[in-house]
Amino acid sequence: MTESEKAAAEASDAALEDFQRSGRRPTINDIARLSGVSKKTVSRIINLSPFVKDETRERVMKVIDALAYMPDLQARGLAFRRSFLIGLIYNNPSAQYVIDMQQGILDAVRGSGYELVVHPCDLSNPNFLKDVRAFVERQKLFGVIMPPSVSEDEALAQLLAEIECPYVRIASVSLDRNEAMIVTNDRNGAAEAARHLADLGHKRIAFVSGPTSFRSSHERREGFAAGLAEKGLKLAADDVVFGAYTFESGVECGAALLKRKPRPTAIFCGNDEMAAGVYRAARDAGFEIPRDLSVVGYDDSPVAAKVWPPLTTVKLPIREMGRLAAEKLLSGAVEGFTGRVIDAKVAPALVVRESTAKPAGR
Amino acid sequence: MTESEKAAAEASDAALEDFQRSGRRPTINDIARLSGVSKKTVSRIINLSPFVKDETRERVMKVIDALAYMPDLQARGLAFRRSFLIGLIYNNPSAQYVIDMQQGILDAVRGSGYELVVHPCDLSNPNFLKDVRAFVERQKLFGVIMPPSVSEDEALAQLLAEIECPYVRIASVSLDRNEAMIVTNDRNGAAEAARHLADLGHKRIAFVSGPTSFRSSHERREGFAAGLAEKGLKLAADDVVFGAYTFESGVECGAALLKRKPRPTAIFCGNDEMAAGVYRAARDAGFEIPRDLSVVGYDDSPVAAKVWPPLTTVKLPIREMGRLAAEKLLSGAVEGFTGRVIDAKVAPALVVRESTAKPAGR
DNA sequence: TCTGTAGAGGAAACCGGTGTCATATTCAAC
DNA sequence: GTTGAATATGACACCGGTTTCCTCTACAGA
Repeated sequence: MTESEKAAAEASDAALEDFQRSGRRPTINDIARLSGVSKKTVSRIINLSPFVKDETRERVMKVIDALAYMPDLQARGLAFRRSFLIGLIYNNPSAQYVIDMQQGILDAVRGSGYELVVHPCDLSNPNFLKDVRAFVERQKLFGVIMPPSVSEDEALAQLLAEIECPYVRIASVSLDRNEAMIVTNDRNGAAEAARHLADLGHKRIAFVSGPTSFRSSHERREGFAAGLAEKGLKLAADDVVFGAYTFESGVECGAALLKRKPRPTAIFCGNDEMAAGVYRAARDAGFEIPRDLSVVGYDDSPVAAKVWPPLTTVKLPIREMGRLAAEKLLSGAVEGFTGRVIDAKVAPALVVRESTAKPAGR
Repeated sequence: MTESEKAAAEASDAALEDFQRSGRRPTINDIARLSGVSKKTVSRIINLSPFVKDETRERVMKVIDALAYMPDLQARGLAFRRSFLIGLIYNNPSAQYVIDMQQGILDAVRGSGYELVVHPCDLSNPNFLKDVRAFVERQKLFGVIMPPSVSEDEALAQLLAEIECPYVRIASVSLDRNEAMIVTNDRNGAAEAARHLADLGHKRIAFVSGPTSFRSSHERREGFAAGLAEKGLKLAADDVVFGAYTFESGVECGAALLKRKPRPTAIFCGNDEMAAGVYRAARDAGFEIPRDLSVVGYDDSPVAAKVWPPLTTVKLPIREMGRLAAEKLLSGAVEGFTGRVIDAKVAPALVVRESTAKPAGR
């Protein structure tokens, strides 16, 4: 190092300390000035351009670290014409589902500088599409993630494609369009529940379906019927009643089913909320679970372990699905709409607890 | 209207239609050009400056409406040195609590152009403060809302004040500093529960407290003790056990209390989760609710209505609190840290269901 | 008629980054 | 010692708004 270089280095160190004392948040210009390069070079370093000499990069990085420099996201976003925000558009009535999904997305996003903006919505609102469009366009979202049942809204998917907003849909069935999607095999989950009940010896088994507007309702029903068929049983149309994925609707459906003669000895519910409702109906009608009635739920939501007896249910890896969806989005693979993702990790699994037993009289 | 004015109007109409056909998203420059003013005037209109002639405003607004112009939030944010995002920093283990709070905040924010960014966190993580700081500074958050128990972290509050990020704390007790806060009177809620049990005739009453790290635990305990005192009863230190606001801890605490001789005839729990746990413990020990044991919870979470028998509990207007917090933030009153908000609307209320009855033998 | 003043509006710089394109440096090959 | 490509860097315009400062107009009062 020559004398003049040494002097320059000392001078810049002094300038750096001066700046630190000022307490101001550094901008790219400060970094450039203090490390003796142009701001374009700093920009290159931030954006991991390979066209920067290692020596230069080190010198600049030292200043960046010393000042804990963080690029301004708004300025960056303005230039890039997009933000660093991921939107979660949801209408799922289960709090636990949404929280798990949020958590999963944040697992994937942690440390990347991206953040999660939540947007509950109501598909039946006539302004729904306009509302979502305004949300996405105003915030120039990097991408959106949609769990069921918004994920099943084709008009929304089309809108997002039109305004070129990358999206990942989370669904229980692979939809038609060739796009990014996280799929759980609800058919298999429901079939497993069916086999479990059939193996216990149940013959008269009913199904409390979710609303027909959810694809998952059809998937679970068909999977359940297929599972029963394997065991030589049949799910008659008559044995299916429709609820709304809510506790109250579960009470009603359960009460209706238990009044029938002969009554079913086992009930499979489209989700745990409705299963809890069936518990209530059974108790009101004087039946004891599982002695008089076996019940199986779906989701493995926290309520499943809290009711008595603990509910046998099908566990859905919701957090994992959220994580995968966000990873897919961040990987950028979505931008080209390059095909769907059907990851083996997101397979549902039966969790046997104490709400199922052999039917009485066996 | 003179001939030349008419001609000019026609020309501008034509230009406007041309633009509409282009399909581009309009910028402030487009609006200015098409309405024949400078972009500064458009900016004045966006920001509701009074120094614009009504006639000019109307002319510009017509163009804005025709083109469905939305100002770019990043550009605006860049100039304003802040974003239009509200952060929700939470660590509450109850999914329903968080979802309700989100919903309440979004109720208040709807239509304002602001959005909600969620940020779960872990107070026990040593990087917690650094993490939150990066979150707030990177996104230049407009403000943050903190429900318990993050709201009770003084170090965090101090950090936010230091980096001049407006915040609203939601807490069960009015804290020391003179700042924006939404307070529920947990003391009153717990006292009401106490009076309810005392009026039924219970004498030996136990309290399952939440962790001591939550202020609400102390508030609820003290309020409960005060309510009992009104009725001439005393809450002995011995009658208080400590859980973790979780179902499992409720099971343990319940089991421990029910083994005592004489055992309590009623148990008040710091939240519904733990009450559900006490249900489980009671069942395991062969006691029937409410015949052998009365139970009261706190929060009125969805699980309260789903367990059997439906749980008597204290309802907390969580969504309402979220709404108030966001309104407070948006009103800007927070910026000057102008005193706390103790709104009468957020008073807890006892919801009597079927888990409480007169003690046996009366 | 000549101010003085307040309302209305515009020009240019700025917020903090990026893109484009031109230029400077390095190093292998002739 | 050139030459030429590949690498490395910088100047400057630009993203879409806001702020500062200045001009212009209209109108009340002298």
